[in-house]
Amino acid sequence: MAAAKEKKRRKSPKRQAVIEAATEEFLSRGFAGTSMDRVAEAANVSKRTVYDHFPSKDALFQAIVDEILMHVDDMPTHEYSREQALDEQLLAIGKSFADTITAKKFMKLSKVVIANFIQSPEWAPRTMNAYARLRRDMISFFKSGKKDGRLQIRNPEIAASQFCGLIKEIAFWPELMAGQKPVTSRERNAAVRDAVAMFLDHYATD
Amino acid sequence: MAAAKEKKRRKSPKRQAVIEAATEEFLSRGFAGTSMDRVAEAANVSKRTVYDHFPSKDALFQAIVDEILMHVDDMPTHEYSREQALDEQLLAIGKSFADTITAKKFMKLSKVVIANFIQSPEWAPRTMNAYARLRRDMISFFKSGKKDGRLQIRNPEIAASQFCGLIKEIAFWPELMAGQKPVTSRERNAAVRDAVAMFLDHYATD
DNA sequence: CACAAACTACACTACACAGTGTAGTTTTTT
DNA sequence: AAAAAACTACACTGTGTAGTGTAGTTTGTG
Repeated sequence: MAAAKEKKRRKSPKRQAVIEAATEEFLSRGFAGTSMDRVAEAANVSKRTVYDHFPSKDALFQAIVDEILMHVDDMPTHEYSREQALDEQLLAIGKSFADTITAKKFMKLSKVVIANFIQSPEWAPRTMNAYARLRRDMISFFKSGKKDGRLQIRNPEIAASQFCGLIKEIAFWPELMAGQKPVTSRERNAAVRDAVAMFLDHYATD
Repeated sequence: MAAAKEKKRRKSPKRQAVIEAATEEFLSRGFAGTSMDRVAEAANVSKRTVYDHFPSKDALFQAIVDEILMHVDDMPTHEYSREQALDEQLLAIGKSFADTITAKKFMKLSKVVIANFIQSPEWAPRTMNAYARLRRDMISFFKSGKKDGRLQIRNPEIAASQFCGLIKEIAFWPELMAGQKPVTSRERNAAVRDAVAMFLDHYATD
């Protein structure tokens, strides 16, 4: 629960090794399925060293989740443009969104994180936060489009949910659930195009 | 994995107690978080009795998952009608779908099952099967509407995904993830109405 | 070099849990 | 009443795992 104070160690070449090994383990075996002994072994490090850097399994897990969620910020931002065609803009947004959520790491992370929400709701907030970041751009885009009179949207947040839902149901959940079929980029792009078409049919003023 | 032969016991009043207790435990604590000792205790039954009825924890879990998934079949069926308005029909379908997936038991089950997909993909198939059942009606409805010329749908399966996605993103996932806010029936119905409106805007020939 | 931080090896505690074995008791069926 | 089935109490095995304690070794730095 606590995080207390970060133990700043002058230098610690093994720290990175631990993080990498733990990431691999957590993402492929889940939280419960990962043992600290195995992490240590995979990192070529003594178990004690693992605990010198991370006070507990929970802390290690958190550190890794946080690290991966940072990458969510790498998603390109999209500002609303008065000039460019709506469908082009929305297509770009949708593609960025789809690419981000279907990235291998994000996908695996989602599995682990989702699985652990159930038992440990303490972890939900900060993670949900990162997930919310994925929609921020979208929502403000819809707001702008609404103000600009090109979109007839009552509730931008709901609109964002709808847009995301259209994409995720096809490009995200099937892969996350079944685990097997990695949705091809062709299918993914088609899903985005369909979503844009449907969305604008409904919300665009024309 | 195995299921071997069902041990048919003449009468076993305690069997039901075990199932009920185990359901409660599994659905609130997850698979890993549930211990057979606690199940026995909660059922007011000796641990041995639990094992007399179910050879393993896995088997017990499976039995319970199967039992709950049976209820999916309780969802009312909707046949396409040439006469009735499309939006009315689709609204009914959407409502049934939304009600089914947001039912307390189904929701809790989904959490547990989804969490366990990750570590144990063996369990995926039969469960995915039940989930697929939820869309069957929808897909055949779209096919009928297409044949009847009232719906301009290229791919009924994708259309079903879209329709489901529109609803789930608002009425299902937020509750499943955050765990906190139980989506109100008002919000749920609104989500269905919005989905129908958007869907028909795009696919209805008019 | 000398000092401290980083690290190792390894033994060890403590616990939780799946599953079994058994001897004996209650309940149901015939 | 007698046999069979259902059930209990409880001890017990085995295993996996989080986390600690310690004594000693390596490595970077002033």
